[in-house]
Amino acid sequence: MSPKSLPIVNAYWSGDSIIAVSRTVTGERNLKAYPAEYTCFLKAADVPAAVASKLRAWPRIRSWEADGDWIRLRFHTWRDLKEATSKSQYEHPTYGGYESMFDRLGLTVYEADVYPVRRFLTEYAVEIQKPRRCYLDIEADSRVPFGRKEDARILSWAVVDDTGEWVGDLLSADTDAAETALLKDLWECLDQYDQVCAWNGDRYDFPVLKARTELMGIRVAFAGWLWLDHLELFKSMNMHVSESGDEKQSFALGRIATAVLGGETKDDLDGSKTWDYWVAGGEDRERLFRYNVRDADLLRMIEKETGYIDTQLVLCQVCHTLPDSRGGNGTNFVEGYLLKMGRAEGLRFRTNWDMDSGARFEGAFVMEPTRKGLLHSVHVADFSGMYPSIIQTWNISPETIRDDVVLVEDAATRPAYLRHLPPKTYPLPDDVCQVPGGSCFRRDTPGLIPRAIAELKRLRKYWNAAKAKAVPGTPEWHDADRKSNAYKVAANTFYGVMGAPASRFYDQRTASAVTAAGRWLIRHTIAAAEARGMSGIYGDTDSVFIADVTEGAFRAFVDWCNAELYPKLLADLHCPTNEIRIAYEKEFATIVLVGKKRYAGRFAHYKGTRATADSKPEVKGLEYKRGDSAKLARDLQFEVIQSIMGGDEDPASYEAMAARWRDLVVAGTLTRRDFVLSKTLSRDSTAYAQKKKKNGDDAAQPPHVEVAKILCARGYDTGAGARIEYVVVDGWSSPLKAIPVEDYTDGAEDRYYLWEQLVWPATERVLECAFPAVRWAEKFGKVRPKKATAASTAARRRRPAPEEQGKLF
DNA sequence: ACCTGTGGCCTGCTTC
DNA sequence: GAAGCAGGCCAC
Repeated sequence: MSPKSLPIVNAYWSGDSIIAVSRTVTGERNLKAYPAEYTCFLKAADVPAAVASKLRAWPRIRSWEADGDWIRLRFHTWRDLKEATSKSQYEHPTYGGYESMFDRLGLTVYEADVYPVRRFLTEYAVEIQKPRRCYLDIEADSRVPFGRKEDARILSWAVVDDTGEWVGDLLSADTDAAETALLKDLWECLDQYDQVCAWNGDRYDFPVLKARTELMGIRVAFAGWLWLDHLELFKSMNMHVSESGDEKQSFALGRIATAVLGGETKDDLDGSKTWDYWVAGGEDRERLFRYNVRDADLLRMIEKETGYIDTQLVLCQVCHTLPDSRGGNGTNFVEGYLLKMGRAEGLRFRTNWDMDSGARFEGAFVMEPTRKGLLHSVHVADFSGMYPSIIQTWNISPETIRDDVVLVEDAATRPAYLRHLPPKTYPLPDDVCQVPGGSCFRRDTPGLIPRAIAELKRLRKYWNAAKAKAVPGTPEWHDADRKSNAYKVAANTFYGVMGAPASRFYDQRTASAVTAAGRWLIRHTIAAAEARGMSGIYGDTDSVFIADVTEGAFRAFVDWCNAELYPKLLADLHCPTNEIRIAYEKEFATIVLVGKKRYAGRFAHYKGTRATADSKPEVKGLEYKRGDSAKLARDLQFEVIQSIMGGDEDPASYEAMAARWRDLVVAGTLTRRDFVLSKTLSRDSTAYAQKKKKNGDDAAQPPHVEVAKILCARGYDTGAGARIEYVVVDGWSSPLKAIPVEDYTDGAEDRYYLWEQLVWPATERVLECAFPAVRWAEKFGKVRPKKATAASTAARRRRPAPEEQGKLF
């Protein structure tokens, strides 16, 4: 390999070549072929001479070459490599299972499953260039149901680039010849670009484009472009940023564009009638086209506002991964980073053809709140980058683990049932550090993962400094900001990847050591606070919520933890370094602590900066934050939270508020968006397990799945990831009855169900906890008249008699 | 060419 | 009405 860097925008596997795509100085697309390598590694020391000569003569092996401590084996084809190294070739003589040829020889092969493109990216000094990016949207024949989307003729396309320039075309006639011409124009246009972004592209635009192109007999190297689903990327980066559930209810482009861009809204053309617009011709057809161009342009504006695609690009550049839909995937980019690092250091990693599902391991400590309800002056401290800093501090890495050291408590503290066993190694050996409740790790040689994290943190610091020097909002500032963020994301992902069975770096012992250390740190911190007269009232993973302390005393406590407590504790465990830091993050002037992972609070200060009267409350876990709650539920809950945070602690106010909302929900004027529910299918609508009831009937599936089955029959997209919107029309029967939102007609909703199940409980829990003296459930929980059928109550709602209205409650 | 992790709350369905 | 399970989404 040449040490000279190899700038590329893309690379793909074609035949027996890897095609590296780059751009010449004049902007021409430049393709260069490199031989695809079907490679695996053996540890040289593992291979006896006799076996070596036998292997070298094996016709499937193309070459055999020494590479440091390793032997690099190249096969003729990917299939040869896979067959020789995966466990499916030979039935094991004694225990029935299967084994590979190398298993038979008693040899372990390394990195055999590394995909040829990844091999290329690892072995060559590739540098991912900024791709020429465009935003694509296509409109296809709306008469064809989603399930057969590949059969839909493409009616128009639009491509927009970052400068706002756009190109597009309309189908001239309903013929294959016209569609072929349309598509050829599109591909000619795409040739100027490397990365194609489309909203929901992986589920719609890309497969449709591919299928239509093939059907029309146009030959295109589809892999030559980086296909990026902008929607999926947006979700992965935006979900935890969203304030309220409103932003999570729908990911339709128009809705997201409105949320992100404010006033900018999508054209109000009915996307399910594209064919009608096209066939009508004239102005209607032009309108379809404008709508198409507008959608593509919305992607550009969303990216301009969020910079998510640019952020992903930086992450990919750091991790030597291609910036397409898969590029931002955790296992993928961590693998890209570590394989590269391993190659530079002469380390090769295990083969991971068959990823067996690993056992679950114990995770974080979540403390049951010792006080619930309306509290004041609660201070929160949290560990900065807890898991990465633990990995560094204990030198946690698959190759640094010392499983031979098993520590057993000393005789005095050992539980009685273990006293008959001899302690294995105690005290702690000098060359080892210990994770209490976890494994031991060597302390002499820094591990691969800790070094990777150290490097990523160093770079993050560098870009943070660059950001601080730049003028906020300038391109330099955004660039530094994205780089800093990308390094943080990368560092934080290592823990998850170590715990992921699908990853070749999976090692449950290391992942569970990380969480064990976390549990131990947070417990020690809370105990130390309590020992100093404070009250630990809650904590989750890396945070502690402390009451009965002043701001100054708490700040002093946090400083003491960093200066004295952790250094001492960690030295006792022989940690080679100490990266553990806790920070005083905020004080809640008021907090309603409803339960684990559910609270709402008003800041007194955040990192020392005083909150102002109009500072928004921080809400966690409550229905307000959820995209699958009813809008009315979110609105009422938020009104209550706002009011409590505003200082109104008089229960009577909330009784009035509850009564007002109850009347609105049961008998007021509402629109469907107030009560429509929206849930994602986690799998295809047909793939949910169909249980049988005891009497042999099919059991009902969850409401959104039942609705999805109806939509599926109508030809809608009900695959995994599809969002199902529905309205409950009868919540009294079991199972309840729900209809697709498109079937909704005024008055069909079950208002009693809406109040009793969807809206009130969410707020009741908050009020119950803030004002326990009031009998909330009794006062407001029940609105459905006894023995009323949904039909009769619906009838009454349409023409409510005044005396009946009065008697409802 | 599916694939970062665990803890936790809440809802709906069925059974007891 | 409680218990057990599946499913979804959220906190870290």
